[in-house]
Amino acid sequence: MTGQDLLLGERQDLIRRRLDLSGRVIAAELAQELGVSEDTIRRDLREMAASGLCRRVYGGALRVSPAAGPITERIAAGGERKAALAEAAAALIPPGSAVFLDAGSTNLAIARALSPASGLTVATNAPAIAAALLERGVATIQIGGLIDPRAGGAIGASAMRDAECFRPDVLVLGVCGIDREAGVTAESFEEAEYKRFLAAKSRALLVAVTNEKLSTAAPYSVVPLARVAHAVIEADAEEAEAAALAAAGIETVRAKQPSAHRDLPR
Amino acid sequence: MTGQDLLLGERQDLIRRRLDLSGRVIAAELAQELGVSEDTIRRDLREMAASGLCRRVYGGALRVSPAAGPITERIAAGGERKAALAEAAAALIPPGSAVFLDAGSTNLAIARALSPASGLTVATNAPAIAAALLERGVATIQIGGLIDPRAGGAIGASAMRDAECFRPDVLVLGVCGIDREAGVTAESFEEAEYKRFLAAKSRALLVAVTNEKLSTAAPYSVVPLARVAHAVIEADAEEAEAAALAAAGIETVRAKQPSAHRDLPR
DNA sequence: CGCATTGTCGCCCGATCATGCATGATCTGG
DNA sequence: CCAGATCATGCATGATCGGGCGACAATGCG
Repeated sequence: MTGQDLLLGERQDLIRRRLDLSGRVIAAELAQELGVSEDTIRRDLREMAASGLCRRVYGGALRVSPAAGPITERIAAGGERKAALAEAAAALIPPGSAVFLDAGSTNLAIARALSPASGLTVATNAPAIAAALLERGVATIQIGGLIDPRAGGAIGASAMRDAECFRPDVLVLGVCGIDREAGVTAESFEEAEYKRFLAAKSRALLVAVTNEKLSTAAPYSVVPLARVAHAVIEADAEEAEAAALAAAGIETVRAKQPSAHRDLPR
Repeated sequence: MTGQDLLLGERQDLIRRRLDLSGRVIAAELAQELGVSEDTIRRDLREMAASGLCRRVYGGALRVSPAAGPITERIAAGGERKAALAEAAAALIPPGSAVFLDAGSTNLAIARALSPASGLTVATNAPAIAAALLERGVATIQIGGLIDPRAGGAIGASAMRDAECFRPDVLVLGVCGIDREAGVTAESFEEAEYKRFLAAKSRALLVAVTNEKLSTAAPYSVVPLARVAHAVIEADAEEAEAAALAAAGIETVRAKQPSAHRDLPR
């Protein structure tokens, strides 16, 4: 039906997009839809699986990251380190300001570190963050829209419309990677677009970055480094990385060593 | 019945998520819910146990580390009673429908009882519910706006604007009280207005009501009883109350006894 | 211009896999 | 110790898989 010819690469791109979108593809369906034989699809899938772009299963393929939003997992991982990072980041936010907390597990930690006494108004597109803020008694504005399970928040057109009338003093950007050349980067096109949109409306940008995200670039650029005002990095981040950030004009702060006492209030 | 076909790997992912969430799964339940034979589930469980992903027991399987688990959180959040109520309510929602889950602790329990296999699209104005849905892998639309801390969700003008274009098949209304005369009632004016707005756009209304809300009226009326299609009440709700609901033309369903829920051996 | 090479793709076939059912063993609660 | 539920195993069946083969087009080379 839809059977126009696709260049070889296009087909795989399309499969990949389809995978990102729904988390699963079925070989037979793809074959019919793209007007090629099932064998060809299987070859594509095999190849993609070999390069780690998908997980092959009987009948089709799944997204690499376990079906559920990876968000859930990321929350569990690296609790203490992120808590330390979050505390340092929270301290950088001036009391009384209007803040946008982007989706992301690190930002969730920041939400948990915010104090209701600081008189903040916080907007977020991530339900987990909104729930945490609410629990802590922080004034919360929720950004609506269809939720992207990978990002763990709303990032579509309607989310932008919702966020339009909010001009935060501080935007706490969730980052997938930060790199001298590429700047702040994101995993998906839509996500990057959304972040860019937010950044354009914000007075100052703050990022909290775990070690593994330093000097790594995800596929899509959001903003150049120069646009970032503050960065929080881990206590044991490499000095060279810190210097690179500072050289770009970013005020860089190290978190405290997490090994210490302190548990976050439950 | 409930679900569409799942790719082989997806089923195991789903079981794993279910395990993480509640700490235990029951073979027979999974089989019915996922629309496969019990043998298949047992094979999955056996396989997962072999790779150390779960612990096999008679009747089902348990999480490997019985120590930590949101099971405690679940009990704290609503107790067994609400879980039973929620299960009955979830069973009333036709697979594939578009649902609006209003804010409220009972509705949060319902969110936790929804199966991702049922192909639902769920909108909600409560961040806690959105987060729970996301965790369970259900397609989620978040309604934005300023969050009212008492209601636990967005209920202002912008929330209405956000919800405007969504016309749910089923609206699961959070109720503060339900009474023959006053109908469904809410605690605050704004909340009532928001619920009324939602009700006007929905095909069918469903409410899940704990005992203490039966025959009590909060200050503000939302909709008359006649507008409610289904009501779920607790197993031990008074018969007179049930009769009153039924007399108003509401299809009334009793939840199962929470204690009657079979326990797995340790 | 002709010819060889390369790569994509469709088709076919034996192998493999997932699943449901039947059977007999095993477990559990009373 | 019994009745009923649950389990492991083997088998049948249908779908899917992977590799091999040949067709066909694009490209490179003489």
